[in-house]
Amino acid sequence: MQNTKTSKKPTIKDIARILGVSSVAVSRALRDEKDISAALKKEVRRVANEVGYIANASARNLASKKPVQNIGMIVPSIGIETAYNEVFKAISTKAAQKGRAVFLGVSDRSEALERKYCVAMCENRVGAIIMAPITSEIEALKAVCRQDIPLIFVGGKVDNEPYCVMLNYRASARKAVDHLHELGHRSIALFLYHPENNTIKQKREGYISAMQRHGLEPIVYSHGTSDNTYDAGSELILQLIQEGRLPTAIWCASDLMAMGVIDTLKNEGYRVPQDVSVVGHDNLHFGRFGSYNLTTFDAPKAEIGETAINIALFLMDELEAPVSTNVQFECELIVRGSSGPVKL
Amino acid sequence: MQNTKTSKKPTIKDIARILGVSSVAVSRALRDEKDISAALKKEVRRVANEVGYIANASARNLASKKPVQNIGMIVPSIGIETAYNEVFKAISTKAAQKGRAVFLGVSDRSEALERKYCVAMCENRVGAIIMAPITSEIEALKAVCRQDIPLIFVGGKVDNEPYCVMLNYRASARKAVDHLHELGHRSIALFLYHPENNTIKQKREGYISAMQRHGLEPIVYSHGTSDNTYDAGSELILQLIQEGRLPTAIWCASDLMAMGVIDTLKNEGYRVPQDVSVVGHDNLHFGRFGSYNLTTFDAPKAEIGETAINIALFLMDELEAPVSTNVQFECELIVRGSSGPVKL
DNA sequence: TTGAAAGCGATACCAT
DNA sequence: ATGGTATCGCTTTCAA
Repeated sequence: MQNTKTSKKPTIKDIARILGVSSVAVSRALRDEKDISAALKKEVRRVANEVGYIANASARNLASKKPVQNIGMIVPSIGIETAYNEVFKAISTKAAQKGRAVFLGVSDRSEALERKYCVAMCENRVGAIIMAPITSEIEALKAVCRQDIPLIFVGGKVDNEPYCVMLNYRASARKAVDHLHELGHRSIALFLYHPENNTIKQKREGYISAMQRHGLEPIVYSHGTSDNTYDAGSELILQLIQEGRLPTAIWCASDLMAMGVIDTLKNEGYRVPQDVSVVGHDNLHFGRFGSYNLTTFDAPKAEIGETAINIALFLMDELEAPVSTNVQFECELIVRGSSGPVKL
Repeated sequence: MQNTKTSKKPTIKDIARILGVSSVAVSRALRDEKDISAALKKEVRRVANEVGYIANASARNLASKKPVQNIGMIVPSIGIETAYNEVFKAISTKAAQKGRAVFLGVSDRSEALERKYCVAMCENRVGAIIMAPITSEIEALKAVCRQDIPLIFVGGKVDNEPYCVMLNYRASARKAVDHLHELGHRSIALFLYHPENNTIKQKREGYISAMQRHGLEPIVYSHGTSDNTYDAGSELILQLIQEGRLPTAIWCASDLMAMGVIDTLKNEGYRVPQDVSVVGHDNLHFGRFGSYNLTTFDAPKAEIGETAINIALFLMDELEAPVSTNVQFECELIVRGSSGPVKL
């Protein structure tokens, strides 16, 4: 076996030499341009295959006016507390169909890392970066990308940029309150966590306005942080139990928070939903399992990914049809067993 | 705002022109080579910053004998049934520290996609591909990469290649059986799923040999498929209940399978672990939650990722210290509440 | 310490 | 239908 570090991949010149034609002809034949004879195309493809030719994207990138650009994605996490793995999958699949690859950067909520990823992807001249930023402070990132590399925002932290794919959390709030109100609940609390970002803000505002519409008193609690909302929910509900201020229904800003609430309620001898109804948000895979059977909201993750990459492809002139570049999806209420009629 | 599609990023020539020096000097200054005066370096950095210079990786890649190569990773899934998100995070973080970016491809268990990702990454001349292949059939992938781009295997499907980072599932099997035996169990079943790959094979073999060592009769069931082991476990345990052949302890090949088993046992009126002890494998985040409290095995995901990227960096001459290129980790038994003494 | 020229692998443009 | 040559942005090599 050859030494890994010295062997080189064959180039179009190698193919040209073997066939006794110019490298230009080979280049065109490989791209299947129409002013090359079918015979030559066939020969070129045969030799390319024989010698194991793999195009050099760097060279193509440099030389071509319209290179096949790759795509970047930067997320704060791909753990279970987010849904970005599903979004990424949709993006990666569609990109592969178009012969493009996707850089993924997981910033782990470090702004320094987020910026590093952004720089590395810009150096690699991606055609667009799909980004779920950590904070709403994106000036530094925009400075790196300048006007050259478009940023497509997902995840809701940023909504006033040219390219955004968002979720309408106000609509979720309205649906959650309406659902619980219909079940007879009048004491409906909202459980939030810190930090207070755009998505949290929307949930709060939507909840308050829905409660007021029903003539009910809003009850909002905020506890813990976004990196561990399970414990946040668990601690918060324990506190309310101890203070004897248990509502009959709770809408939690995340499924994990709802799970923390449910586990703790059960530990303390309460039944869900007979004593307390609990509704989550995100439709995590585990929420459907027997122990939780969680009523929640499903975000159209695949659609979000598809929409984001369609915008990216559109910006790279790959997609013909014009595309809406500032999109909002609503989440769908999934009614399961953790919410039920109020106890009389 | 300028039109996205016409604006261009500044090049070293632009910086050179502004400063009245050659582009060579700028190139060297930016790379902090030692034969450039401190004064010029400072000036170059200032101007580079002012004009928003971002290096062009393609050009560097083409020109340089030792380019800063990116890294590729290809996995069958990054959903909750695997741990590749954690492995990826470790890889992505370390890569960023070295100024490299990571391509991620999610094949969704499609061999066609897997191959497409491999080609795209090779075209982009990554320095190495870290791969958790779908099957053990990797000839086509090796043909694409040739001798030029090393493949580093993770995930256990492939173990006879130069670069592998693996888990010792035989050791897990031994520890699981020993743990349950110590609790007094003599009727210990193994729950597997299809298809029968290397990892499953190791679990089976390790289990059988551990049972025989204790003088016990192996009881192996195999049901369902790897893409939904929750249902596989659920269906399998239901069948045993109906047939009245319930063992006192079960080791499941995955946590999801164990959760399916536990949920179904509880639904059918059995208690865990009082009636049946259940042990999983993988230490999924959700296993620790109240409803499951699952005894399981923790794979050193971050270590696996770090080892894989260290091999990659080593192959790219980035790491000085020689590195072991065929590594096996053992999983650690995490004893929680789903396993307990046998019922007398 | 700095610069001129060649070249990396491919494409664009203009000839033939 | 095919080829020659310049070029993309940067590094390397050699010369000054």
